[in-house]
Amino acid sequence: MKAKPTLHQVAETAGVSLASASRALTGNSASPEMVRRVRGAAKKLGYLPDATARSLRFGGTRQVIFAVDDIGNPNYVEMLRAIERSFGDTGLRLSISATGRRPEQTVDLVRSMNMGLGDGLIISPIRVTPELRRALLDAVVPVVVIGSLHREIDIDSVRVDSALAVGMAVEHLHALGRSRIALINGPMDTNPGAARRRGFLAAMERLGRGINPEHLRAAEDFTVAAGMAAAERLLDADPGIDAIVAANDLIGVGAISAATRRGLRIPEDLAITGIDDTEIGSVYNPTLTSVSLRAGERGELAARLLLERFEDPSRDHHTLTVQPELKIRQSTVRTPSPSTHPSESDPTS
Amino acid sequence: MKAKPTLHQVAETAGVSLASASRALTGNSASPEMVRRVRGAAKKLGYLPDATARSLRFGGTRQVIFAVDDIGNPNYVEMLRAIERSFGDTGLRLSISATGRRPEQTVDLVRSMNMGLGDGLIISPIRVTPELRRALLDAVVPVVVIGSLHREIDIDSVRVDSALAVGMAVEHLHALGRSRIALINGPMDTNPGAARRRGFLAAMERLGRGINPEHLRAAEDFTVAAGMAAAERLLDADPGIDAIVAANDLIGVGAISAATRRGLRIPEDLAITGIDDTEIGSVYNPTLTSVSLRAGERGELAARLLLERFEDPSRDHHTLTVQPELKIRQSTVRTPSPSTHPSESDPTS
DNA sequence: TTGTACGCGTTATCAA
DNA sequence: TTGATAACGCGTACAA
Repeated sequence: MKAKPTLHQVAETAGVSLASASRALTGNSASPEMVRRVRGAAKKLGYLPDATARSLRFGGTRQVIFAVDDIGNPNYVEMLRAIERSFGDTGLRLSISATGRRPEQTVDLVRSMNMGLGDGLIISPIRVTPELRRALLDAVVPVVVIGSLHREIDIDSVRVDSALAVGMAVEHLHALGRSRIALINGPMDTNPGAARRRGFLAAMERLGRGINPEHLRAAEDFTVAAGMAAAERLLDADPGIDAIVAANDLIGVGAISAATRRGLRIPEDLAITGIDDTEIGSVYNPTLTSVSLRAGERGELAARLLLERFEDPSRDHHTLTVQPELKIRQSTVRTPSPSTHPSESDPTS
Repeated sequence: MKAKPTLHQVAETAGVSLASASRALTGNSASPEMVRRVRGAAKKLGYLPDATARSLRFGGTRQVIFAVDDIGNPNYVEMLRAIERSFGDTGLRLSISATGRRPEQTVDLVRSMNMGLGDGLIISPIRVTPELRRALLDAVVPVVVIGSLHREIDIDSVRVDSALAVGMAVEHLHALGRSRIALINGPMDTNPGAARRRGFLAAMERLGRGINPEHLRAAEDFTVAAGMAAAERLLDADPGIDAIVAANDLIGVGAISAATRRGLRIPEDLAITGIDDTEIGSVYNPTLTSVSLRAGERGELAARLLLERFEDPSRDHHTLTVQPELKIRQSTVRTPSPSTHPSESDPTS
């Protein structure tokens, strides 16, 4: 662990002034001889400009934060990759910040953006509190939200109609002749949880079906383990159901696992759908029918919105929307079409 | 998007000097009246101290970077969670940096630590080039490596004997009477890839077995998709194998998926082991026998090493080692489950 | 107790 | 082209 050389030392070593050294390195205007000497000294000392000082002077860290509740969710990983790809050669660094399940942590992060942690923020929050909304509005850097804020707010955002996505799953199961359809939702105090519930109820009503309250379950988390536990409870309460709509692929995989353990055949005895169209769902045994929410595309659009706002900070705020897409696989249909891979979402330019 | 208030504006609003405002907020020495006025102005303006300026003055960002090649790998997610947990109430912020598959990107990141991006670095590189070693040695902030650097270097690190882990898998399969054991490795130019190969060859020799070169495969990545593709090639080359050691759980899951699709029964026709003991492996159908590399524990130890070095920057460098552990599941041993038999799934022909 | 002045490392402005 | 100097925002030793 060496000591950190400063520009001052470089200038001293090269025997030139501070200003000349700076210019020689930034390539503004310096004689070839000057550049040679300064660069030599810099290389010799292993000099690198201090990002902190540069930011202070220049205002800006060339860094964007991607804030996500659960980094273990493959959905966010897909967004992350798309964002990085979109940044490409802009020189922007993407730094991921895992905010965890406590909403205050997310608020803290947004607030701390005001301390100059990054030049921009892409955030995909699942729990939106009034405090978070306030913090997002009070942010001093451009913010793009992936998801819904419940209220219309002057913030760039990318959305997907996940209520519609649930509806597509329900209608798919209905078309297959399933008569006792249950929902294993995520936590109800989350944005996605609320939307999925709405979508489920709306679809069931549209199809003229009653709702058995016992068929409305909420897993404690959008995870495999929570999905498994919720499926156990559901199957205990009513072993007679013949279809499950899971709030995401992880819960869906958990549900398949629990059901299989009970000796149920999928999809003959029980059909199961997920949401998010993740890789793990597409290779699970059986493969999981799912509704793609186009995470990659949403990430790409969010990145683009942010870049555009960097260009023109005063332009109007935009809300972009992507469409869900049903992917039929073995967990609902015995012999599905051979397209078993999740979409490499990259449709836009 | 509001403007960013500075301490200067706070002082102006409160009608006091810059220094008084600073003191009133840091709580050093100020009259109650002063504190009241300044805090009021600060709250009114939504003032937050600028992290950049503070870092420049005080030296230190209170931020640690966790650099990881593939954020999609659940293994790293487990480390990440453990590190965050270990930081607990230290006030340290953890920021994840996905370096991707290109080694230069990793080197760039390490170098940019020298620009003051963070106060410390925890890195788990799978490709270790001489340049990376150099960069790590030249780092101006404390570094902890999770993994091996091939050569002994004065750097804090946490290791696990993954060659031993592969050996445990091989011996497990040997004890089960499997006679044609193949290895689906990750890329050979990675550290883990090389170690797993060593471990496999050593174990096979120890058991007095010859190596069929066709049974030594390398997936293009440590991913499900790559594992699936490699398994296809392997089964094409020799349909007669009765056991596969996969270099990690993701490859293992891909192998099960490919084998199942061919109508092979797991584990009757083909036993498969993974490495990493991930959640997805533990709930896959069938559940995947795996060797835990204790990612969580490694993350925790890495965090502790870093914290200790913060305390005492001049102390000796330590290398901590954790022990692998075999977890036997359905992909090698059909569970003698009494009443809850998984369906005798006749794979679709 | 309060205010003034300086320094952290860098880049930009202004004279020379 | 080059060098001296101001400024970015903050904290603190020093003087009042």
